[in-house]
Amino acid sequence: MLDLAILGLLHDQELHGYEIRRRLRDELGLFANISFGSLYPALSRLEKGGAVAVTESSGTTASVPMPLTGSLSGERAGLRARRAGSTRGTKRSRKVYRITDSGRRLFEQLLDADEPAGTDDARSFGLRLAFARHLAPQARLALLERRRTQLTRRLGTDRARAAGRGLDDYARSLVEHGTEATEHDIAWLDRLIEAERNKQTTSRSETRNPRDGDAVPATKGTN
Amino acid sequence: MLDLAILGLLHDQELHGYEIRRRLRDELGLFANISFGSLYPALSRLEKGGAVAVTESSGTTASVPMPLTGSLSGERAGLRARRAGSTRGTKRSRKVYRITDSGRRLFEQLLDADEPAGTDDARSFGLRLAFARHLAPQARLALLERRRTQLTRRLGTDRARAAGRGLDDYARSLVEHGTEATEHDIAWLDRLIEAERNKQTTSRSETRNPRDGDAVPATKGTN
DNA sequence: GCATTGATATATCGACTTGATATATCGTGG
DNA sequence: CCACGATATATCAAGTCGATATATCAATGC
Repeated sequence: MLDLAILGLLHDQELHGYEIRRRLRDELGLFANISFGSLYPALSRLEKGGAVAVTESSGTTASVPMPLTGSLSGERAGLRARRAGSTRGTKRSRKVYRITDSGRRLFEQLLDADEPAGTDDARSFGLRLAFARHLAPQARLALLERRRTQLTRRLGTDRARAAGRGLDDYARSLVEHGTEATEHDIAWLDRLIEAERNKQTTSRSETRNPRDGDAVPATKGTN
Repeated sequence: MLDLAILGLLHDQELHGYEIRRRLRDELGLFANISFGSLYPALSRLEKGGAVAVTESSGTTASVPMPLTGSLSGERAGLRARRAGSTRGTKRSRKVYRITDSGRRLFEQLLDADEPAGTDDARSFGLRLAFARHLAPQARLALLERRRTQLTRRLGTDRARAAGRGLDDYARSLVEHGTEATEHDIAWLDRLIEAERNKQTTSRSETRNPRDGDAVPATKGTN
């Protein structure tokens, strides 16, 4: 799941690990406090799998004594614009990651796949919605409707739970509040679905198929 | 965190592992699909630490009525289960766990402790609220207010995120919906806090520490 | 000057959770 | 009878988390 988030961020621009973490925290909001113990292994995994590649890193893994020349103009704004300067270590050795073509394919595949069903619902859905602009319109709609089904099912179990005896005031209040939150979520989803349907019918006359990827019944593993 | 949930369930009655899982899923709602790979090691851990003890394996003929026989998972189905009630076979060897005095102390300690701050907010708080009846009144109030502070802080970062540019419609809708959900949570908490204060002042006229300043916000003003 | 703190940046470790799977017992239905 | 599903405990590989180690550099402070 973290892989999807990383690939999504790298989809737009290349970044180094620390910056990826910052964006996950400050911009996406999901993965509020993603650990380095998750992030760096995930990057290694993706690199080994060919989904991302290291663009530049001043000073490799070996402890090469960095010359560390003065370079007094240590500006931070310029370090993205300039990129060819190999021997000028600003900061510390950074590994800047770039997504590959293979990585883009993996991204779309992960984004379009069914949720693993067991994992944390809200996070998984929120992450996919955050990158929904990369989905084909009908896949976007399918994502929203899948989520709606999920929430509706949960509403049933929530209400069964609320009806159950043996809950004191605190537990009951908790369950009831959870039920309300789910209802609120469903109403929100209905608005999104409505907007999405309108967008599709107005923007295009009929049944356009923007990507020819085609939806096979998905009996593939999706692990 | 799972330890707290287990101890909380065992606080009221002794249970075996499978049944603990069922209650976590069906009654508490939190830990929707807790894995056996988490549960059984957690029980072993607690047993090794002396917080719980095994009462009986391959249970029989104890004063305790058999917790299951009924096969609750299906429907009510009492009409069908009544038939099998005569010769009661003991399923498979079960390890029935009982909480110890040391475990009760650990439970209260875990319940009263500050949230680990990094862990999943909502779950940790929800779990504590579900067992809030075991807390002293002022500790209960402290729990609620701690949670309120947490959510208020999050509301700030959520709004900063919403104000940030660079979000497309989907991401913005996600962030805004999250903000609304947080506001909803805070309003709910305010009701709980209010009710808790009333309960304490009516039941006891002294010993109350008036936290000046923050009155009830009463900001119902729809955006 | 120059030492301490704090931000940036990558990496690893132990403990824990998860999803899958293995094993075993029992009741039900074809 | 035997397959299947529910009950029940247990283990494993993979992934995540929180803590910590290491390193560079900009400010702050005395």
